[in-house]
Amino acid sequence: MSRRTKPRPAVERALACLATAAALDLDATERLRLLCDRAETWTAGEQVQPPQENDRFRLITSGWLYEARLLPDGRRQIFGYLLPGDLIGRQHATRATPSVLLALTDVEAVDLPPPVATWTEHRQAAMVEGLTRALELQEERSYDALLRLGKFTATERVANLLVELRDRLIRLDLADRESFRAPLTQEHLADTLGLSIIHVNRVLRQLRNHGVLTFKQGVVSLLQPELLERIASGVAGLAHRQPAESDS
Amino acid sequence: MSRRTKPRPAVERALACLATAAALDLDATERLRLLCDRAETWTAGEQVQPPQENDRFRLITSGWLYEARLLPDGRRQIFGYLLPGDLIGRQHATRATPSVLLALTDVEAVDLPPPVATWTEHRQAAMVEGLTRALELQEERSYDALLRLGKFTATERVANLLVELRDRLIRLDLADRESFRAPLTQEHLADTLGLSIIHVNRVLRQLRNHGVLTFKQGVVSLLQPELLERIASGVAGLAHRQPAESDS
DNA sequence: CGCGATTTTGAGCCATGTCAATCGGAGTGG
DNA sequence: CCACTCCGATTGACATGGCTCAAAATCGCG
Repeated sequence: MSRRTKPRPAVERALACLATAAALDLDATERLRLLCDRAETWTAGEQVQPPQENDRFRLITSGWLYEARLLPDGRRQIFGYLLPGDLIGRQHATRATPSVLLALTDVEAVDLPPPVATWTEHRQAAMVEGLTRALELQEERSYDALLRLGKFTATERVANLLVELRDRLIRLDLADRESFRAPLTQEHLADTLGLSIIHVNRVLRQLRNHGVLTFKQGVVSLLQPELLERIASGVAGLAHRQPAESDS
Repeated sequence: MSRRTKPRPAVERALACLATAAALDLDATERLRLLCDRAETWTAGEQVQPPQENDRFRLITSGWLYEARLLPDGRRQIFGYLLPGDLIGRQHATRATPSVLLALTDVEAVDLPPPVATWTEHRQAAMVEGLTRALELQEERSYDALLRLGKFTATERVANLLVELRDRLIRLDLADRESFRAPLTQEHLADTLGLSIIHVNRVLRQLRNHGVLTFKQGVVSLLQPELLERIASGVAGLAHRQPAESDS
């Protein structure tokens, strides 16, 4: 997906994405365009590198990746997913036990020039503010994930993750309220949600049998978005098999 | 604890703590001292406020607090604990669903002056670097927490949290390898680790019966620190009741 | 058409949660 | 110094959500 046609479009998309996340005005966006380097690309399955130089940020312009820690025994914990408009900073490299970034699809990104210091001098306060805001959003998502793992049941976790992804994709114009594409397997969901693959499958079956959603080959369809959203925030459950014939 | 004797000592302690976390050199520490405002205090149980102005950081100089989100039904998820040397920034205030900071003991903090921009002009690169590093450490801890909740068993989670706290306290000279004080109840552990209070109690009993540690009225004693550390990283379990009489 | 990856199902078990008491220590008032 | 009270720690009995093991069934793809 998202074959680059020319170098330009990538930058345009990047800016649009970041502007969405960070609420940049047109002026700031224009200045940022001038600062953008060439785009880099990775193919699905590859490990995506953090920016070479300190103090640079890599802005994702297309594709999906996930951030995870790989355990010695082969298991992995997925911390979250990065979509267009998200930033990769040096924090992904300087940790004691660094996490790994893996491309789920082909991925394209551009490097933003050494930011805060330089930009401040240039009075580009709006951009600093915008970037900061985007990074804060990313940090907030890890708190959402902690709440999900700490307090939610399996069904709520699945619903919560799918709703989070849907909402982020909607902001990027890559989804509507009832459906979206996600290059994820049930194993990815399991490794994200602290569940076994098999149990993820059971949960999806239940949701399907209750007519709440379907998840087939990367296409998620929310048949009852309203109900799913309430499940996702922990205020509703699945009625005990009223609707359909049986759960099996 | 930690009654302030005069305003000065708080600042001195603050700097020592931050220097520990951020590896500041003496010169940077000296400059930072000049920038410090008066200390503020909160009493145990109070809610600690983020810094009033944007772009300021509040540096904790003594006491414990925790960061949590409170759910409408009265439950709470504790995201982590803040100790001397940790920073409270505006990210704690600007979130869509902000988390709450609650003092577990009396707490003292100082405000650092508007940082990055100002300091950069003043060529205080070391301090910017130090602060950035300290914030990265705090972010890394939330990834550790995600791994803990996503992949560890109840026993491993308890061990992991206690070892994390011990190691942080050691760096502050508030603990040694075998014991430390923590103003926590079993309910705090439960709300941090995504477990029920009752199960936390069971786990602590097991660890006690196996002679690994004791946890009484806020005093944690690690009787077998080496074993606990291995449990904490998920590479060892508790032998099935070899040592003592019984688990009950 | 066959192969590897993914999804699906079933059976059985164990970790962890819930409910319901009891117990213990610290502070408080008499 | 004792009776009360409250909060936290403990315990037991029991229910269940989620895991493991094992095996089909399906799907994408060469």
